[in-house]
Parts: sequence; structure tokens; C-alpha cells
Amino acid sequence: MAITIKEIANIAGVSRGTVDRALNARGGVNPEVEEKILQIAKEHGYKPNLAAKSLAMTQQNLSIGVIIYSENNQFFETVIDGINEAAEEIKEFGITVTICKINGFDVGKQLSKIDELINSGINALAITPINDEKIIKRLEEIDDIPIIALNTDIEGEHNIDYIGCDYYKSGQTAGAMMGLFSKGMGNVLIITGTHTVYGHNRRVKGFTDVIQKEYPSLLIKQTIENNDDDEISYNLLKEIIKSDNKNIDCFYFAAAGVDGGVKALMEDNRCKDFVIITNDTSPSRIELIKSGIINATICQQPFEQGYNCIKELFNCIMNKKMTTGKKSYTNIGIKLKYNFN
Amino acid sequence: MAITIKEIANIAGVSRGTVDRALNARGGVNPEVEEKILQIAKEHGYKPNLAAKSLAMTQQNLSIGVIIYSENNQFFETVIDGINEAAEEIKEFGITVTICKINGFDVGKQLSKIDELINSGINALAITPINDEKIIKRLEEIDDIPIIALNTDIEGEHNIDYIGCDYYKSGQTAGAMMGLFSKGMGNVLIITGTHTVYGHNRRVKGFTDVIQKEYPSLLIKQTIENNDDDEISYNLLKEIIKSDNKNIDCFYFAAAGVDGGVKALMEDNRCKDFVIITNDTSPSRIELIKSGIINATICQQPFEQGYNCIKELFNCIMNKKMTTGKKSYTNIGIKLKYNFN
DNA sequence: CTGAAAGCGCTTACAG
DNA sequence: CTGAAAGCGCTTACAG
Repeated sequence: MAITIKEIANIAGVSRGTVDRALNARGGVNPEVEEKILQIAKEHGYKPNLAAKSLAMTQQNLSIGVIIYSENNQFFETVIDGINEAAEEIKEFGITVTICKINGFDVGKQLSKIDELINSGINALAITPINDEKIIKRLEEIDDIPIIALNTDIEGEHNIDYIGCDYYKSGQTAGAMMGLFSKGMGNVLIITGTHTVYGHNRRVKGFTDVIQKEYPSLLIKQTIENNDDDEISYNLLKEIIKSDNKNIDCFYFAAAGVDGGVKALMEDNRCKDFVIITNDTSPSRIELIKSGIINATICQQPFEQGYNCIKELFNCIMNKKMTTGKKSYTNIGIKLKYNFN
Repeated sequence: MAITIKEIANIAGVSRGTVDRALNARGGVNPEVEEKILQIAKEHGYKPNLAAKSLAMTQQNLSIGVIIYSENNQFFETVIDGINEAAEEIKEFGITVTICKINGFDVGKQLSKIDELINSGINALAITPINDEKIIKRLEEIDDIPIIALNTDIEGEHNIDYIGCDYYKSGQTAGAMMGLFSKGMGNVLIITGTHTVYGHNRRVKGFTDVIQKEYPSLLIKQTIENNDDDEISYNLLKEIIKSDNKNIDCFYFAAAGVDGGVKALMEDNRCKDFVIITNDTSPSRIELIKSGIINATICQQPFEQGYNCIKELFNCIMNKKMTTGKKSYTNIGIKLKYNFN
């Protein structure tokens, strides 16, 4: 077994309280004594026992606040599943997780949610931030608790970690799959969500770069926005397919609104010859892939994003660490009809 | 906060010791009292506090034994990394993990390792079992500790869990990628490890099924065994390439020995036109994929296999649960040059 | 600046 | 069959 606080106290000839104060930099310890204690701890490779630590800390009523988009969107539901799983685990360590779902991209709403949580005394924050000046400024002001930007990042130099997808690589991967399924020949339509979301743009860029570099006979004809909305997506594609003078036969959905868009494509009798690449999964998506309508979907591990985010904040709290601006990217998965579990 | 043992004791009008005995079925409790305690616990949704539980259990000196292949093989090194990460985490809960690496497929050696660990008093076992009658029989006899077959399964009805790859689906996925990269045309050579390993055969079967069903112009010409050995692999492929009257241009490595085999292929001047699909990754593999020599590799999350296995056994120990024969399959990943982290 | 003591929730000899 | 008490390793008022 590793060395304990009690043993360090014995060696140093001080009380356990003093060792605790020195080890956790709580202040109010004679510098020489502190130095000595740290030295002993280092020599013996002291590592705090997490179980004991958290048991003692249960009295403190610690909590993590989460602000997350929720658009009755399967993707974010899965992120939330991950958050809940982690929350369940750390509940045993006396830490509560409060989830606030907000709709849409209203900066004012998100700002006041941030204030509300901070005022309620949370000890860490996870947020899907709007990439907006005011939000960034507000988050940068908070310097006493760790913060993680979840799934979507914000610009600038700061101490806010990021856990989520590398959208550029995700787009590149989609481009490669488009090239393979089309055998490098065809006319491509890109259906993105909105040009105001950074991640969507990065995907389109990655996709376009690979197509242009590796598949010169695959022509990108047009890019449209569906606002992540199934109905808009349906109507737009219905229209384009009908009046199509560009012979589009390859479709890349860079964001949401896939169900609606694919419905329009399925109503066309050329559908089985179309190449369709999407992002993320849902039960309906899986069916469309297994039946061969959608050729491949590029995934980003939403469950892990939620889970890892909470676990990381938990670590910060337990070790009194702040976040430092680290970026963690989840795996980019490729799902074909054969490799679902 | 959830209800505690102390509170249950108060409500039931008994001591905490008695509550503990009832809740953990340690025996020696008046049936009526036990019934009452269980009832109260259920009503109030009692859940034991893991931190407290394990802190108290540190005195018991619990341990998990691991028997794992080790062939100086990058794949199993990564499994072991996962095991070590989990071991580090559960060390805080006072549980030790002992790893025994064994080489090759010697049934006698594996049997005596099992006996050795059991006699040393382990509380759970993880093993990459040889799929052999004697081994299966020996493992089935052990009915007092949880057991997980790691990465490779054994046949039969038993209480031994499995955590690892679904090799058939892995092979199907490889077949689909071969079809895509070859544009459905070519002559295929399958390089497997050995026909005596169940997983290798399942991969070859999945691969073959997809090729035959979906890519009629892709012809499987031959299947060879390289015994997972780089040198054998090199020599075999060198030979086949040289005297090739079958115009082989597509290669599926169903197991190990990839570095050696690919080296032989790279020495041929048709190499850049070859389609090469492999399994798993390693630093050298990643280079070969990024440079375009290998077109894709099908992965199975070795780190997670090791990590999840130990965590599951930890759960069993903490909750005094046995394994029940459950199968857990890790994700089948597809890696192209674009989607590495 | 420091120590003695109580407490977090659970388990385990020990005594009866 | 049951209770009282000590202990796991750490933290935190409280007193000095």
C-alpha cells in the first residue's frame, strides 16, 4: 500500500492536519515545515486516496453546472446520456450535476443562464457555448472554477478546455467516403446547417479540400443551408431534385435535418443510385444505413463527449485544479451497414 | 443525499452492523429483522456509497488476476495499457491487479498459470483463454469468482463473460472497404494468422461473405497463413508476388504479421496500385496508412477492452456479483488517413 | 502557525 | 442473533 497522510505526519513529527494543509496548499503553514512535508511526500510517492478524500468531502456539497443545447435533438440527447452516466458515478463522491437545457442560439438567454448557475455557487461548468463575443468575454471573466466547452468550441486564448469533434477532419473523412462510394465521379450537393456555426463550416471546408485534391471528377455544384431543420431540408431538396439541371447524384449532409432531406431523396426514382453521406447516428439513421439508402455516416462519439467532460471536471474539483485551455478530440468513426453493434 | 446505513438502522431500531449484515446477505440475521431492513432500504432507494465501502474494504487485500498473451505484440500491449489504467484507478479502492503474460498457445502452461493464480487467492480473473476443452473445463469449474474472457472467447454455455471484438462483423467491414477501394474489381489474397484461432476464421468468413455477395467481380484467389509472424509473412508474400500468375492486386491481412507482409508488397513496383486492408493499428501502421500504402485498417479498441474488463471485474467484486456469460462487443472502427487523432 | 478531535459511510472483529 | 466500538484515509472547524 502507498504511504498515507498519517505516516507522513509521523515521519515529519507533525499532526495530520498540518500535513493536509501543506499537501493541499491550503496556506497557513510554516514554510520550512511545508517544504519538509512536501519533500517526504515526494520521496515516498504519496498519492491521495480518492475514496477517502471524497468521503471526507461529501460534507461540502459540491456541484457541477451544465448548460447544453437541446432541440429535441437525438445527438444532444446522447451527449446528455453520457453526462448522466458520469453524474451517477460521481454522485457517490457527493458531487451533484445540474443540467440546464436551452433552446436556440439566443446570446442573452445563455448569458443569464451562466449568471444564474455561477450565483448558485457551482464548482465547475460545462457548456455548449455560442461562439459570440459577449459569451466569450463572460466565460473568460470566470477565473475561479474550471470550465469546459462541450462539443462546440469558442475562439481565443483562454483557460477553457474543449472536448468534442475535430470538425475539419470529420469533413475530410466524409469527403474520402464520398470519393469511394461514387468511384470518384459525380455531381455533389452539400447540405449544411448554417454558416453561422463554426463546426458546420469546418466540416464543409474539410470535405471540399479532400474532394478537390483527390477526386477531380467529383464536382461540387452547390451548397445549401437547411438550418438543421427537417422540414426546410425536405422542401429544399424536393425543389432541387425536381428542377435539377445539374444532374446531382451525390449528397453530403454536413449537419442535421437528415431525416427530412433523405425523405425527399427517397421519393425520387433515381434514389438507389445516389451516394449519400451524413454525420452522426440515431435509430432512424441506422435503419437508413442498414437498408443501403445512406452509404456511410461519420460519427463523433456524443456519449463519450458528455461522459468525459463531467469526469474531467470531477478530476479538477477533486484535485483543486483549473482547466488550462486543453483541446481533446473524440474519435471520428465511420459507420457502414456492417459495423454497428 | 441518499439514505445511509445509519439512517436505516435508526428507522429499523437495530444497529448498523445488523443492517450491514442484512443488506449484504452475510447471514446470521433474524429473518424477520432482515426482511424489515430490506424493505426499508428498498422504500428509501438505498444505494451503498462506493467511496465509503471501498475505504472500509481496503483492509481486505482484494485482487484481480490477469492472464494475457504477450508476443511483444503492439496490439496486446495496448490491451495491457487499458488494464493498467483501470488498475491505477481501482488501486485507490484497495484492489490489486496482477498481470501474467504468457507466450504462445501452450495449454499446459495456461492451465498451470490458472491454478497458480487461483491458489494465490485472487477475487476475480481476466484471461485470453485458449479455446481448448481442458481450459474450458477448468474455467467452468471455478464457480466462486467472476471470470471474463478477454479479446478471445471460448465456446459453450457458461458463466464466463466476454469482452472483445465481433470478429465476423470486423471481417464484413473489411470486405466492404476492400470493395470500395478496389471499385469492385480485382484479385484478392487473404493473409490470415492461423486456422486454429477462432477469431481469425470468423474474420475471413465475414470478409468472404461480403465480397461474394456484393462484389462479384472481386475474386478471392487464395488464402495463406503467416502464423502472425512478420518474417514468415514477408517470405510468403515475396514468393507469391514474384511467381504471380494470378494477378493479385488486393490484399486483406486478417491478423498480424502486417509489417513484414507490407514490406514485401512495397518492394514490388506495382505497389501503389495495390489495395491493402488490415486490422488494428500501431505507430508503424499509422504511418503506412497516412502515406497511402495501406488503404484502411479495421480496429477493435484494444485499450477499451483491457480497461472495461478490469472495471467490470471491479464492479463484480464490490457488489459481490458473479459473471453470467454476458457478451460485450467493442466498437468496430474504420481508420483512413484522415481520421486519426 | 499547529494539534486534537470529530466526522464522512461502510465493514469487521469482539463480546455477549 | 445482535450491539458497541474501532478503523479505512482524508478534511475541517475549533481552540490555542
